[in-house]
Amino acid sequence: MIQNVWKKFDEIELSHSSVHYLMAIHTLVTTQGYARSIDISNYLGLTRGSVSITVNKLVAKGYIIEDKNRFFKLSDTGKQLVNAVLSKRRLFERLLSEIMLVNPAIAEEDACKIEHLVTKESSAKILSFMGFYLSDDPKAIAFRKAFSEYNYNCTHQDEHCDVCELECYFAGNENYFRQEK
Amino acid sequence: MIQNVWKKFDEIELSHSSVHYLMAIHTLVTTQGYARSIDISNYLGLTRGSVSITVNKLVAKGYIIEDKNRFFKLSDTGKQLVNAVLSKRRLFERLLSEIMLVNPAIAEEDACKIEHLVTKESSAKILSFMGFYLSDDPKAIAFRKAFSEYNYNCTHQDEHCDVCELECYFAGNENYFRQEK
DNA sequence: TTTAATTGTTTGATATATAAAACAAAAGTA
DNA sequence: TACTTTTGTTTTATATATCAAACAATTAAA
Repeated sequence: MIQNVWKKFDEIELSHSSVHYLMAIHTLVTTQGYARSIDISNYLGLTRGSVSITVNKLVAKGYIIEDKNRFFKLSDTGKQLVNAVLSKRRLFERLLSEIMLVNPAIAEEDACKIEHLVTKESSAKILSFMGFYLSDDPKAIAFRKAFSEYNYNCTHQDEHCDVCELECYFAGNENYFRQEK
Repeated sequence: MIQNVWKKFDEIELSHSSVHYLMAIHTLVTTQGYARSIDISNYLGLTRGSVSITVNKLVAKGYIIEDKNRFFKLSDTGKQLVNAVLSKRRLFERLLSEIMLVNPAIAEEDACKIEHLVTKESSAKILSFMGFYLSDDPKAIAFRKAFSEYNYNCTHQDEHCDVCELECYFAGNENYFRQEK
């Protein structure tokens, strides 16, 4: 089972790199109204040559549309993909920063690394959880308040830990749990 | 900012692939007591040639130690890396399955895809959250009970959504939120 | 011990993603 | 229009990760 799951990493529809070409076009079109090859190069910090090759492949694959003046925009497929990735990024960023209380910069970084890898199933469940967690339900309000006053401390010596199973990767790293306020 | 974060994906200490060679050795040594090149090939489903090349690189980099009979084991560095990755995998698997109520098979799959990418910072905060969430604190107990009876429904038409910001990737996918019991 | 099977390495090939540099085409300027 | 700059493409090269097949070495079996 697990032996085979890790390869799925590479079976993702598009590579991490290609997804970011699409994201770049989305951002450029949204912010400056258009996206030429050179704009993508500058935005992603890649050479014109590299961008030319990859963008043309993505045009061939139907994710990007090129007009007669060589301006690019996303196809419907491309838009769908970008919307999915952006939704997941936003979701994870908020999960980490607003609920887990991770430093926002780290939350953003981690969300960006995993955004295109996480399934829709997990994402939807997280959305559902957040829906309740952030709601006005008294149980949610009470929990949030209690958690904000809580400080986990995994000394994790001999006694059993509620959360970990094996040797604790975090033992002796109490500072990692502290909430900077 | 974000433009540059995505490249960090490739700045991870070892590639996803290499990490899994180390994980394979860990598993093989743990379960059958030793790990030869052929065992790694069989376990990962790769050819002997590919394994030979990559394992020798990882030996050169100091993650793996080879004895005179060509049996492999992890160096201390290798063990540390594997422990970190396993801890994160376990953590995410539990976060998704036990807290977000994601189907366990999907939780495992997603955890396996992101295990080596997530920072220690985020992981520690998740551990902290889980420590409280799964505790005997009455607020936690009350929340868990209430959430297990909750069913999110993102109709997300015109009105504002508590959770999403832009166009909802999940709108019209109510079935994704349903908890199979 | 000689042969056969298994295991490990090397080589040649493919695919992706990149850079650098040469080249071509388009756009802007004098 | 002619020249210059900018933009895009192509080519050559590098790095990773893989396979298949040839080859070598080790191990097991007859």
